Amino acid sequence: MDQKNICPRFEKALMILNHRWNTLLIYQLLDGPQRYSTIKNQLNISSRVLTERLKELETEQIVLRTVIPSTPVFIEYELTEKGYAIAPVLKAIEQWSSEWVTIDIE
Amino acid sequence: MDQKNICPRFEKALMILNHRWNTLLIYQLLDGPQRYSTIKNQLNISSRVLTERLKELETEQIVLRTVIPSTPVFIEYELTEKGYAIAPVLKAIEQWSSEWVTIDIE
DNA sequence: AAACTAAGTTACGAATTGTAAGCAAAAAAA
DNA sequence: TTTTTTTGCTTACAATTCGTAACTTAGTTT
Repeated sequence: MDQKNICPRFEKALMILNHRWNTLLIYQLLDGPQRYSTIKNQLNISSRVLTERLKELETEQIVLRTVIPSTPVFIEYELTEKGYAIAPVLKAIEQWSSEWVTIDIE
Repeated sequence: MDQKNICPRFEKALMILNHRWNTLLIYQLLDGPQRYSTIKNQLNISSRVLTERLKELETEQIVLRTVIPSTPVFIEYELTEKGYAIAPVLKAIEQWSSEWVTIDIE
């Protein structure tokens, strides 16, 4: 009858990281600061969703959006310290996938 | 112009792990074998989705479903070796969340 | 016999995604 | 100097996925 007693921080972490595209986005940004169009071209994501996710990660303080006032002006997205701190999670997934995940090609 | 060159195994791992409920389900099963109703009561998941996800994790060989022929018969779900190997990922998320994730209570 | 539990399934409305097109500002090409 | 392209988005809408609730079948306790 009793519900979960899972740590709310952990739950929130899962909410963020499991939201579609988010981990892949963070993974992509581990390579360093990138512009919107670069990210969009690298991943196979639509602009609608990309914008949405970047905003979400921005409000979660995982990603920082900066307007670079050069000519021409451009927008740069980069991980914050909090964002870079997710790297071990990605490493663990990489490790697991290389050891256990098989891709079924015919 | 060029697309991603991300390792397909890693991508598949993300597909599985980022699918809603999956990591929480695996986390729950780290406590050991459990029956359907136990899982359902612990997490706040609907039976429709729970069944769906358990089937998915079963086909991915992360979860094993066993019919225990007792009286009454009951069904047990448990992690496979591949499933238990995901533990470090969960640990990394726990670590990150405890260090960086804040919950905003008013 | 009546009510309950386990392990699902089904139907359906609500929320989330993907697709495609559009847009303003600036820059590069013709 | 017009035309086209690029950037960083937004909007409209269709397709997919999710959650809710009710139902099922078989065994079970009252």
